[in-house]
Amino acid sequence: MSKRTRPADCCTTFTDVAPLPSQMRDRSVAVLKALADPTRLEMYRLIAGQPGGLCACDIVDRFDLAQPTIAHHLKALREAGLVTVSRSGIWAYYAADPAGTQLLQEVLAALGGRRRAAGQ
Amino acid sequence: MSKRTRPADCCTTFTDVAPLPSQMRDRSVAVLKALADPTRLEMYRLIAGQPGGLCACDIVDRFDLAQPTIAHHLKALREAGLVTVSRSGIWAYYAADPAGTQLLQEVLAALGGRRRAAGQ
DNA sequence: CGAACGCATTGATGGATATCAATAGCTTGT
DNA sequence: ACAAGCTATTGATATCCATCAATGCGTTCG
Repeated sequence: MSKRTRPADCCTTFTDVAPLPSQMRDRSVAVLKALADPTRLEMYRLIAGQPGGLCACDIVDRFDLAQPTIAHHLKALREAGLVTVSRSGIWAYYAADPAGTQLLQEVLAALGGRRRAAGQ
Repeated sequence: MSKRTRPADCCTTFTDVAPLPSQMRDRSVAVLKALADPTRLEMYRLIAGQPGGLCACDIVDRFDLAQPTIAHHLKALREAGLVTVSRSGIWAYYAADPAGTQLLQEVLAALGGRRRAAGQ
């Protein structure tokens, strides 16, 4: 708590912002953290850009990283709920998870959506 | 490059996804990373929820963290271009940076824009 | 001026994470 | 069955980061 008396125009219109429910907050942070890495960001864009899925080997080809590193990042995207994997024999197909994509839209929309006339 | 012959239905509709320009990619990662922390996410929500700005002391009151930690997070949000600070005497007023919220929208578009009928 | 105060920076520390080499678990072709 | 190949896991390492205590820098009040 401040001890000095504030200037007259300090925080005249304070708006209370309720914190996110902890579950929603944690899920949002998880999704954001999953994408807050250049490799995973491009990975997700590549996967989400495919009408169908694509197999992990194509992802490995696409990045200049060792295969275990790719697998590590794919796991991170999976655990964030952004992509799903379906295995067929030795091949692993990755695809964007609609639920994760929707959560992402909601998170970012909720942040940028505060479009009140900020005038002044 | 894979050595095995793939199953017939593997990646039949591969869509080429151009990587983001490095500048756009780095800026996106910076913004996502800034928000990929529970404290900073709530901080940004609080700041962006104010019609005008609010002073740093109110932010310190709001979180159960030491003052230097708050200052550290505010600096991160600043450097990501998400918030601006304007000082008046000893008081620091933080407000959402419109350019940052616009960048958020662009990131969102770059991620979700590939909205082709995913229906198989 | 000098003390008190708001905010930022520095230094230190424990925990997370990105990366690769080595390896393991399955599956397929021979 | 056996070898080869695709993917995931483990272990090790270097780096990054969140946090706090201590301190510094302006500013304001008395």
